[in-house]
Amino acid sequence: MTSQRSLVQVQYCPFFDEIIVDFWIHTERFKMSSKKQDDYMERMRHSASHIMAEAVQHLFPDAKFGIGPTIEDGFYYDFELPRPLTPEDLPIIENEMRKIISQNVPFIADEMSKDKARELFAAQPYKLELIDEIPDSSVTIYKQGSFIDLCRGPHLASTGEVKAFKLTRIAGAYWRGDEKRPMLQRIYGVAFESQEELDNYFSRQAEATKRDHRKLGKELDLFSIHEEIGPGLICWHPRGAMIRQVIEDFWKAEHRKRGYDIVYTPHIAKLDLWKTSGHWEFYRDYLFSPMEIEGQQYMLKPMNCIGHILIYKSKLRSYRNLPLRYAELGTVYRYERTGVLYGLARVRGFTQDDAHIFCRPDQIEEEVLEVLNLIQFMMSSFGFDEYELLLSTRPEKYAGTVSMWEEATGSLKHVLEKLDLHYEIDPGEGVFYGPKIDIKLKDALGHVWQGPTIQVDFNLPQRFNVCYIGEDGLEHNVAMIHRTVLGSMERFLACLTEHYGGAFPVWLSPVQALIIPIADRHVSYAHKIASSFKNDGIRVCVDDRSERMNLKIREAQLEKVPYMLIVGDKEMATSGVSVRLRSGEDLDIKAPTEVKKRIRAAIEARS
RNA sequence: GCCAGCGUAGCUCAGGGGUAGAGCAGCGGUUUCGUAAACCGCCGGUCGUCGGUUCAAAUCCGACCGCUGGCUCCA
Repeated sequence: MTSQRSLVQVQYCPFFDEIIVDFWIHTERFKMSSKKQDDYMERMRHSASHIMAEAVQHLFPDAKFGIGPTIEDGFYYDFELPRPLTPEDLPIIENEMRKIISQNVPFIADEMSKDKARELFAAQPYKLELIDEIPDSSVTIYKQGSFIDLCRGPHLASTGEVKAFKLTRIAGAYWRGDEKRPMLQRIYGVAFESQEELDNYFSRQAEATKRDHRKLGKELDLFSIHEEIGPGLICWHPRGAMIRQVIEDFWKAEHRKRGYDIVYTPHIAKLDLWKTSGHWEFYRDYLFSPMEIEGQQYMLKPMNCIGHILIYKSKLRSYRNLPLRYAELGTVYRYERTGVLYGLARVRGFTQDDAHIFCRPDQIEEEVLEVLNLIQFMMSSFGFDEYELLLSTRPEKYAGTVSMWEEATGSLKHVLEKLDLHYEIDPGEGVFYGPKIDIKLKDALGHVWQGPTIQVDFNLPQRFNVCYIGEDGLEHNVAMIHRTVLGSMERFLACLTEHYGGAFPVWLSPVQALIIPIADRHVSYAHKIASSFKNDGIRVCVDDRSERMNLKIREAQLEKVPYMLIVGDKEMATSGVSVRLRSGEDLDIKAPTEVKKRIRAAIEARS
């Protein structure tokens, strides 16, 4: 998985525009930020950030200033302060900002030599560091009132033009994003052109919060995480497990159709294997500690590839056998630092929808093409219309030869172009063992998660001597492709839950239809209807509690059950059911066969 | 792992140096009802864990565990 550091730099660091431009001029990403250059909102948010910095300076005269760029919807500024900030500080800083805004002082730009700037910022170590890194001989500064900042601008004409803003949160942030450097205190704020837009922002946030899979997971009874079991370890409840089963069944059927062989491999293996594979050497920080069994060291598997390789190597393979595609819903365990765990999206134990394709080098391109087709099919089946494709190229440390990398990267690129897919290049972000194509999915709160991935591997075939006998009768190293089309079941369910806001399409809904008898005398009729629906393969339940219909409907709505089938005297008299959809729509009395047909059609259309 | 905040009943949350409260859920009744919450009663918590300060700690302090928001990381 790649970091987002590069993207962050482009969007977030106004002080380094020149450097960034040189470096990123050929990438798509630069366009994203350049579009914003003259944007009014950009200037306003950046100005708000300077006003916040001035307010902080008023309150903490000894403050040291880091950087204060704009971000989506707002801005932040990093400070070194004599004491930690608490949430109570935010309104105080906001008030100070309002004072500065009401004074309506102008932003004044100036240009000066770097030496002069060094004098000016003599007490500001972070600014001095920034000055040193600016390639030009002079720098620009911006001044409002008593506050002077090293800054390229542009800004608004004066502080009074900043209209609607709010400081949202405080956070620690390493200087220059480097773990080894001091942690500064970051204040985040949002700013808009009007109070109305600011209000809209907060109501959008509130809507997004409702889609949070961690919240919906509890409300819809999908999964739980227990302190007693351990952080990042998931218990799938019956409803979550139902969704997972449907996805897995669909996944397996689709893989069998496309020439994959489904396999199973053990969850633990001897440590020596992981030494041979290089995991022990390269990823020890992400592995659970080994365990000793009968004097032998064993380890929980962090990846599924080793098992698949050993299956491949269990007999001699001819070039005629290739490609071989081994697929497994393989559960892996990786030690993730506590601070990074996040609901189902970042966990310590997860099930990858993994497969390894063993092929001849000349088959890579076609195999990648087929995988991309499969990914597209899967994404569209689950309603993901928009996702980001990234092609990651050779990093500094790499296995294999430059020519192998170039050839494989070329193949990946060629396939992407052949399929006319829009993608971006992530330079140097490939895994050490080969180039890859990643697909990123966005969650409701705007986090970007790696989902599907296709990775070419030059490392393992060599380390494990994975070969086939070629036409020439000689052994050749096989080409190996790692790939997932969903990512992991856990992360995929997280994204899926947020994507649908918990209202899963009928084919995925744990309960597809809930039968609601109005009074106790309708219960046996309800069960009769239920069993006929069950016989037709529809997941149906009867709410046969002695409760009022209104309560049952309310609860079914909250559970987002797609079909509510109400049965009372009228329905019994006509042998029908009244259909209510979760949209609130009332379809009136229908014949059960008609309703079954309708639900079956929705299931088969995967809608 | 780092910075900040938080941790009170199954859930959502109030309270706060003198030994705990609401709504929902659960349980027991009553109600048998027509498209998003019927009514009455009962049960329920060593206030995350461990240690310290104090006559007295759920409340103050410390450590640890976990969660939240960021940072870093993410094969």
